[in-house]
Amino acid sequence: MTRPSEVTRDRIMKAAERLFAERGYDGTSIRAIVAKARVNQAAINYHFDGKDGLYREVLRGAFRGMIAEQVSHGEELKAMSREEALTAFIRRQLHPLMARDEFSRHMRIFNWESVHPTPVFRSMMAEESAPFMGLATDIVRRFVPEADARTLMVAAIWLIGQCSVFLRNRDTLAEPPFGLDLDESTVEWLAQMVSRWVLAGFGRSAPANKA
Amino acid sequence: MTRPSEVTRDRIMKAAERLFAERGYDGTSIRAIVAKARVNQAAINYHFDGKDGLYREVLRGAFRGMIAEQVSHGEELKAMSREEALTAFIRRQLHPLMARDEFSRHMRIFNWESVHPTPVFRSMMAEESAPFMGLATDIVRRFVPEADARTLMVAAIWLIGQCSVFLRNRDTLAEPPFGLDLDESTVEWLAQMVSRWVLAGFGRSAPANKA
DNA sequence: CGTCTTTTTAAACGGCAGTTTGAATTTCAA
DNA sequence: TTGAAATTCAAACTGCCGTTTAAAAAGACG
Repeated sequence: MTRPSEVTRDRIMKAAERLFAERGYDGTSIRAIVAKARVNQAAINYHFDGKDGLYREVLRGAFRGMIAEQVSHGEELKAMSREEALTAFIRRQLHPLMARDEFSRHMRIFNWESVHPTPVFRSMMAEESAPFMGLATDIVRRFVPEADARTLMVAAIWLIGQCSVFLRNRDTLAEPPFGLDLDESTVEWLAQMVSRWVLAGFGRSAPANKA
Repeated sequence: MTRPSEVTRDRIMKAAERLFAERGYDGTSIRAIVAKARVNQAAINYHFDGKDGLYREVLRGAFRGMIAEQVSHGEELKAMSREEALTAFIRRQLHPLMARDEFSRHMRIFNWESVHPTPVFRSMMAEESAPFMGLATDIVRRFVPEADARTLMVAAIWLIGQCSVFLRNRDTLAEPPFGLDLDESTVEWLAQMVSRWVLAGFGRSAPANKA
């Protein structure tokens, strides 16, 4: 079913996703996109009604792709013990540290958005983030079942954020003075490390006892 | 000695810091800066040798300001118990959630940098981040004194990152479906929450011995 | 005061941004 | 095959970008 127009559209989307992820919206020109996609410049306006429309489509793709990716593994998590599920969740979150695949590009686009959210992103967050948040909440709930709704939500956000400092500063951490080699074994070690801290954090602090 | 040139320079710096923090480097035009600072457009090139030079100065100010801010409280932390020190550290980190002061602007500039680091930032990170990292490392070391250097560093980074998900997504979290009211009491509650999780995480998982 | 330096100013510059145009080409149903 | 619709294309358009210029203004100082 690959009509020629679909081919052009797809090439633009792929090139745009890479460039938007790498340099952000303002840092990406449509001339750079069409050069990478090897299509005519006017094609963006024809197919997407301008740079804004193209970005909207890319963002939607990233948003839904990421949620689908996570939710598709949601069932696996439910079959695990809570400790295994949490470790698996964190390992998946840390995955972009070593790979430069679609998932890590989507993460980068969200990083740009979190610094300066666009209206499109805000509305998607409001309307479509529930499945992903639900996933994180489900994990958290297995550790702190008695928590109220707000605590549960904050705990889920906190869990999601456990890896963000590493993801976001990947480039910085790879250089001096940190010099973290982000190969497979290091990332796995890191995942184990973070999982252990989070596990311990949830494991005993929940009952709000006195230290 | 407020020579007139110093006044102009200062007005440009202040306006630029605000705009760079809000919209990033690419999203800020020098025309917007000079309008906000109410100076002539050529003044930026005269005083800072161009937009790049101005940004470099702003970034240096943010970098050193933030480190000085943190280090100035470093002595207080040493006088506290490790639990108090950690809570105080986290509370300070979360402070930008409610205030839009200089400190929170500096954080925002770093957020832009962490998405797409500039060479200037990289070199500052390599050459001047030691005092701040040392601060975080000192706190961590009190919980995991036997940890090796790499573990200690990762733990310090992890500690620093504990609040980043909340800081970075402040705008998003304030809206539905999250709807976090970021007033003083909520932020204090959040600080207590995060501190408790981190404390528990470090408190018992650290010895990493035969579980 | 007169002269030299520092600072400010308005205007213009070249360049790249996103978009539009209208014709050429391709697609596809009739 | 034909003709209308969809798609591609090169080129031009408007506007904002960062920077430069050269002259005016303000200070510094003997």
